[in-house]
Amino acid sequence: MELASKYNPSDVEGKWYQYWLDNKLFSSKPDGREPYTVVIPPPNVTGILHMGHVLNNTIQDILVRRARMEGKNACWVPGTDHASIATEAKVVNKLAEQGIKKSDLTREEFLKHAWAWTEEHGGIILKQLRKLGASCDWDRTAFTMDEKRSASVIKVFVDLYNKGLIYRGVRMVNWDPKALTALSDEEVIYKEEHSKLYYLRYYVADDDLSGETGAEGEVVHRDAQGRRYAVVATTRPETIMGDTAMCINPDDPKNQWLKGKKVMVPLVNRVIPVIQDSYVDIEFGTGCLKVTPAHDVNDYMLGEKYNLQSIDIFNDNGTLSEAAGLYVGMDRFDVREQIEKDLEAAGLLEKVEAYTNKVGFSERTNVAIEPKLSMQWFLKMQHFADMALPPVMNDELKFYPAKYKNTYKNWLENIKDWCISRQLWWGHRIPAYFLPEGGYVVAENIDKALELAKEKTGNQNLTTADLRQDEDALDTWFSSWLWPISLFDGINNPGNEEINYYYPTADLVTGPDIIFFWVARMIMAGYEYQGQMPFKNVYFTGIVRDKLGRKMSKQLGNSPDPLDLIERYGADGVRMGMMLSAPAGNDILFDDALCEQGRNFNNKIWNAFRLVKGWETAAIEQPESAALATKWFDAMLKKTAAEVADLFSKYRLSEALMAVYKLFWDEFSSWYLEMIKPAYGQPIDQKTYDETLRFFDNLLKLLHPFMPFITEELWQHIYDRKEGESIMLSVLKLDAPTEADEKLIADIELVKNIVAGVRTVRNQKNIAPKEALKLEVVELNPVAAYEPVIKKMANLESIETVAQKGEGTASFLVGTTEFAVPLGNLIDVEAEIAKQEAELKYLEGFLIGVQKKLSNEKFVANAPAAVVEMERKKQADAESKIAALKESLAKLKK
RNA sequence: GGGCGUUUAGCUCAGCUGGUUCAGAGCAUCUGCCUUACAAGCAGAGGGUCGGCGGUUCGAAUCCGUCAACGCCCACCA
Repeated sequence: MELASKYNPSDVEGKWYQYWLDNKLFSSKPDGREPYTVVIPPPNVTGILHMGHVLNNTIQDILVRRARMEGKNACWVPGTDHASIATEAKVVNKLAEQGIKKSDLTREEFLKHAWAWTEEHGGIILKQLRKLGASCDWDRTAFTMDEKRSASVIKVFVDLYNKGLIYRGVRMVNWDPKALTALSDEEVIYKEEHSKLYYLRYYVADDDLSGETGAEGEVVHRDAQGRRYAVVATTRPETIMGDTAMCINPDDPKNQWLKGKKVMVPLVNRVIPVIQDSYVDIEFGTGCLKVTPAHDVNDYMLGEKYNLQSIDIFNDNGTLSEAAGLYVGMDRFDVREQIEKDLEAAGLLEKVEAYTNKVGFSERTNVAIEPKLSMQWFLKMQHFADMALPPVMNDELKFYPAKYKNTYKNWLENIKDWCISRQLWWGHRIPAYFLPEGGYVVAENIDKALELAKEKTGNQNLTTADLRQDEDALDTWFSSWLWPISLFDGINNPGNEEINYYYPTADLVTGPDIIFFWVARMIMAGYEYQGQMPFKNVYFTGIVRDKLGRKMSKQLGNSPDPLDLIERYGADGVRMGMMLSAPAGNDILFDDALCEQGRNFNNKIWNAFRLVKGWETAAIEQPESAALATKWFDAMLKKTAAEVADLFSKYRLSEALMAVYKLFWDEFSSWYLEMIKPAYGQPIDQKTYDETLRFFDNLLKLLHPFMPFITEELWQHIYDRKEGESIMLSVLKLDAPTEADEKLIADIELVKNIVAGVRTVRNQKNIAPKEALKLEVVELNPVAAYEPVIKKMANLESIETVAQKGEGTASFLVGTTEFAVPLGNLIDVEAEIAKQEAELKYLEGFLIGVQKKLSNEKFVANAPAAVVEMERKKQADAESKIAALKESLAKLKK
């Protein structure tokens, strides 16, 4: 077989993926084997693949493929998320481009557009995952809004309502004026903003100009006419039209004079009372706070407490409403600019200061959140928090890395009720039905709702036409939190075979940014509906950043297109590039160069294969060097496989990959293959050849979870395989290394050092590798048994044991043994002396350190015997080396 | 304002319960090689007071305290 000298991924990747699909190798059905289940964090249905997905899904695929090769029944369930806000926003934008306004459409018409959009763009991302090699059971592909998942969501809503855990009420919520919906607290991101602090004059109403002069410590402002006023500091002057009180701290000496007064809202001239509450920080600003119950969470609480009027001055889209009286129809931020000018002109603006504060933004639309009073649905969370906290804290359910337990705990211990309604159409419509005479019923469908309605009202003449379903949809996460259950239909069909077999799932791989949104809530739903955890382990990945540590973003243009990378480096190369830099929980600084390293590794594997498959076998005896080499590599393979297994159990995947990488490149290619390589054009003995193929086969298996394509390609070529066979289904099983194996490995390490010593001599003296050399060993070669290997690897014509090394030699130490290469007139005496003197100096320094330790009585008395013994040995070794070096130097200097 | 985490070679990171020449790996760098598997390669080499200070100990990258820098999460100061 003629193979190109460079591996070309595009030749094989498509072919093998199709082969896997054709042979249904990803599919899973419950059977007698141990299940290994992973549910994909469903990407947005209309999204496209980005680097975060590459990281996340590569990790999942590695875990799934590894489990499959361990003989488990691996099931990776794919799917997409309807992502209500994001998708609805995209559809609204698209319609806008066509000149269609959402408000001009009926709900049904809009949903038709949304489904069309979903069908057009939906699932692209799943196709892209195939390019990456993801071994999902595609027949199971689900959607959070498909029939089964939707039914699950509605059923759960009704159930929780009937349990008294869902309630409806007017609350201050986070309002997104762009998406026109309420958001949960978790969907609000606070950012530092450079803004301004405005100091406004609130004149005292009906003030008699004479007034009191003010007691000690009071701060009384007067204008030129002598009128008294209070100064209020605010960052939001545009909300003054909604002011219904001013508040001072009753203990604030500055503002005692304001007690019991009434003041006038600037520009509006509405008279509002001065109230007193210790909530107000005396130190902040002037100690006077304007109270706008409709537009600030704290003010809302004050309003509740003091029974203040609430004036909502905003429309849902963030423009000013009729209730504001001024600036009606203008956008809130335009009003802020305008009102500053108007206040200034009216002499009501004392001053403006630069100020940095935190402003909440919508996670999805990135517009500033407006606190707004509205009627919403809420889920009581305390019940869920109580169930979900213990299993994580006592490690029944493990987090990797464990530090996220703290984050989790903190959230659960300060849990707030979850606002689950969204003023959107794209989503699961809330199954609440309003009755003509007020009140509502909650039911899975309108027929059941009608029954309940008749029962509730006693009116048997009601028809479905009399019922009006709530317009709102549910928060997307209200479906996501059921994902590990609903994928196996465990809500609609409790106790079915699949849910019993696949649940709880094994590992969840996701980002720490959705620990509250998703992970915590899945745990809650798991205990509520299955009575047990949804997954045994959670592996939190980091965020993929560019090599400078910046987040990847469209604006920066620093986010590579994964498909483009796959084209350039191959899917295996990209997967490896990603994994090489992905320690669990740390952010990933991604660099194309890492994919290059991956690609290079593919090429290395490819070429090693070319070498091995190029050999002809013959009935010749196995050379001793080859016999030793195969024994050694067998040990090495076992040892590394054990290490890799250990690393997998700790989710240290990049380290596992690195271990296999080094095994293949350094041990197998650089050492083993060179040890057994026949001379050019010569055949290889059958025994060595067979062993080598076996090693290669096992190496491919170890590599397969990381780089599925090239390993399948070569695995298929290495032996004749039957149709339908795959490395995917092959079982990786190697014995644990024995003590003899460990000894062998340690001995070969010495051999390598000797070979490296000779090579260094060659390098320094510019002696070609082709030129055979002699090697002298002073006194006793500690690894005499491996001389055939040493000879071959260092290209030596002889190894001779001598009492003293000859003249004109370049020497080096391995352990305590001195080796020398006779060089005749090539030797550079001066250089040799310099080298040995440097070594001597180092050893003498080292010896002093050891001696100091040993002469310390406390050390000898307190340290364990083994440690002391080790120090003694070090001392003896150093002394003998020093003696040898001194002798050698004396000779050279003669 | 609280909590958590990080700081080890030019870069990205290992280093578990203190003790084997423990100061490591990969990449990058430097030197020499187109040696018929691979220049996407081969063979060598250099490079760090383990963030600072103090303590515990016979012994500290490792344990304790403290300071500093950076990062993340949470929190209603206008």
